Amino acid sequence: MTEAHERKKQPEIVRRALLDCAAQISQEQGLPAVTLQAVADAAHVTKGGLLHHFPNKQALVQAVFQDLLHQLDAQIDQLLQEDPEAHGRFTRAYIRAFANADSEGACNWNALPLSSLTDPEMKVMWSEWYASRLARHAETDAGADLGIARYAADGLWLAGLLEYSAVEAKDPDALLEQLISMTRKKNT
Amino acid sequence: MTEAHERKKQPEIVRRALLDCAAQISQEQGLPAVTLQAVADAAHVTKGGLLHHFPNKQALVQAVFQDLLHQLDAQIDQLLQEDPEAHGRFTRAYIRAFANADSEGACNWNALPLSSLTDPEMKVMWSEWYASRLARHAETDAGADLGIARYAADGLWLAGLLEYSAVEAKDPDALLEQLISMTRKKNT
DNA sequence: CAAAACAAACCGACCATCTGGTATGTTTAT
DNA sequence: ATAAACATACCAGATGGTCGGTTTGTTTTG
Repeated sequence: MTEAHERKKQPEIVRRALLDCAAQISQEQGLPAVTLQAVADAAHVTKGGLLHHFPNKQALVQAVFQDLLHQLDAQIDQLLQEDPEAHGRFTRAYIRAFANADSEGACNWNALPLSSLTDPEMKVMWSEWYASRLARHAETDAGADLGIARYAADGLWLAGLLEYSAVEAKDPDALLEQLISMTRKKNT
Repeated sequence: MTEAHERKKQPEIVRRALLDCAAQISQEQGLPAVTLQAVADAAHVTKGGLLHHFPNKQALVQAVFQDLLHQLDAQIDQLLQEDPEAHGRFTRAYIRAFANADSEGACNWNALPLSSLTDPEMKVMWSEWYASRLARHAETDAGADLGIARYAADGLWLAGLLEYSAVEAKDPDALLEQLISMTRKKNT
């Protein structure tokens, strides 16, 4: 119980553990399950310890969200580097990032944003991220077609959350490829 | 305070009021704000009265969700009738139904499903609805292209919830039309 | 047809639990 | 020694839910 108390003090590690545990709980049991007690328990810290790192619950949740945004940023930047084609580069990275959300490596980006759409501050955080990112890639990803492709990626990710195995989801890879192909240059 | 008590007993009306108020609160303030007290107050009934109609909170929320599903069903059926073209008919109705979610007439379908994705029982309800609907329109709406179009509609609806005014959202009608055009028969 | 009997609709008070948060103490590192 | 990193104890409020009672409507009975 008092592990963190007797352990060598490693505040950054504890902070990370709190962030990760909160994200995991939110992902597995939904945002309402993210209580101070539950997070503290999962991170082997007391509620008081948790509140030492984050002044209140809102700060914790927002930190988790921002953390996920950073992970998403990093993943997208990496995908951008691996993509030789200019046109629609960001959109492809965006699609792939959300398609990989389930699998390993990627940020466990799942349940949080959904439940947190309720929170107006998170809305702002997300829309600002999206807007800034879109502005940065305006030259390569401005078309309406690409916008639709990104919307479809959102919908696909949402479907994954809902676990409704639609008929067309029998072969998710093929669907993903088709989405990617939508981002290639059109022969107008 | 004791309006419902002294009023002529009209259980169906009260039940409807409870459903509507719960939906409205969820839409305007998020699912966490849907407390028994808040819903009861909004419907001018006491908590005891509310719990007479719905044995517990879960029953209430699920009833609201199911009610919204029925509204969605009705709206889609109507859109189906107005559409002369067979191929992709359901997908078009689906797209239009979600695009109209904000405006009048349609079911105020917004905040609930989002927050309720947490709840596994609602996941089931939604995926069953979607699967049954998809099975019913298998002949006209089975293509992968149509699936992508529906995903994009989901993403678009989600974007509307998030209020992130993406660059391409300057002209939502044009975007909607482009989505609709994706559902037309391809000239392979 | 009236009165009694019954059931449904609804209220008001109450309770156990949990929540976020505070205040204060104790240990560890510098 | 001073401050950071925790733990412990505690609280005020809210929440979901129960329970007994009261009012209203419907059915049965004489």
